Amino acid sequence: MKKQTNSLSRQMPRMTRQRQVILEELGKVKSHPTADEIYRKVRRRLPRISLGTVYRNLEILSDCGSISKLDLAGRQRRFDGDLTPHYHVRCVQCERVEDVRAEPHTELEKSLTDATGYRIIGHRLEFIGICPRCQKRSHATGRRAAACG
Amino acid sequence: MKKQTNSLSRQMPRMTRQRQVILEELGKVKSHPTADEIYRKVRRRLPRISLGTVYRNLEILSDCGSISKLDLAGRQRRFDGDLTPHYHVRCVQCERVEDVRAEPHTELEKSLTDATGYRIIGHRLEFIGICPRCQKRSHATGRRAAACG
DNA sequence: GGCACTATCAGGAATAATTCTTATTATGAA
DNA sequence: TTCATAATAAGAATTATTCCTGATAGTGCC
Repeated sequence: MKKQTNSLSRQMPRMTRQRQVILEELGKVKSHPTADEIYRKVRRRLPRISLGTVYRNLEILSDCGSISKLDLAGRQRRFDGDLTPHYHVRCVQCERVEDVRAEPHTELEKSLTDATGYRIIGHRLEFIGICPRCQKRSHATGRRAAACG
Repeated sequence: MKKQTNSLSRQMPRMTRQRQVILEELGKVKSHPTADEIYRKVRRRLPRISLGTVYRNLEILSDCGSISKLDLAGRQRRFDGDLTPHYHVRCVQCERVEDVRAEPHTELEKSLTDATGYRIIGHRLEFIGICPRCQKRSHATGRRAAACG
């Protein structure tokens, strides 16, 4: 048993001020902030909060289904207050992550069980691109090329 | 300028013994090993090699296009000796990553530029499932549910 | 209100993956 | 061989995250 075993949803426990503020701040943004970004936002209202508390509460809120913990590429975990299923675009230059509204392409999963032997339970589709802001900033700068992991 | 600026491919520099062995070991496997897994393999042939050397050379080999650095979900970076474009399946239980042979669904990218304002340069499609081995191991154990980041 | 019980907190230490630094060694050209 | 340069091993530093500890605060019961 390597981890604590709260695999699936738990009851929402006591709603503390810290928890409340984290939830509110996450609800305010359309972006998909990292724990650290949330920490910085929340600290404006609760200057004594610690980063550990932010991590713990994001974990708890995610476990009880109030927010979702994104499992995207990239070093840092990101969190999302929007629980409806959707895809994401990531800007290769500034690392910004935004939503893509599109109906899930469940048909992609169809033939895979046969092809791979895996029991397929989902998929993750992430687009890679350059956001409008970065397109403007770097006209001739010409950065990196595509990725298709 | 936050990083060294070897953005796009560089010339393949001197092929050292260490570099050679790393490349060979990566070519031998069909899996997508982490730097540490490669380190353990390579160390059987070059016991004095350091993990830093493995990281540095994986970076170099990836920069000059000899291997590809995968940008998948999950904490650890993975590397792939197979340069042909393909998708991946990840087992939620054992974290194994395997190939999915399928023609790239470039049609997914079509309408996105209009919808998002991003200049789309690629996409990443990752399937999530339970590998045959883990399916056997855990019949009634019933672990985690789907993810769709 | 006072008390026990527990969840949560802040702060900081611990861990894991990766990158960087430094002194040393190998390589190849002149 | 000599020299300049590139690459190495080892370990320190960094980054993101998790864990630990002692203090604090909320809750129900008297």
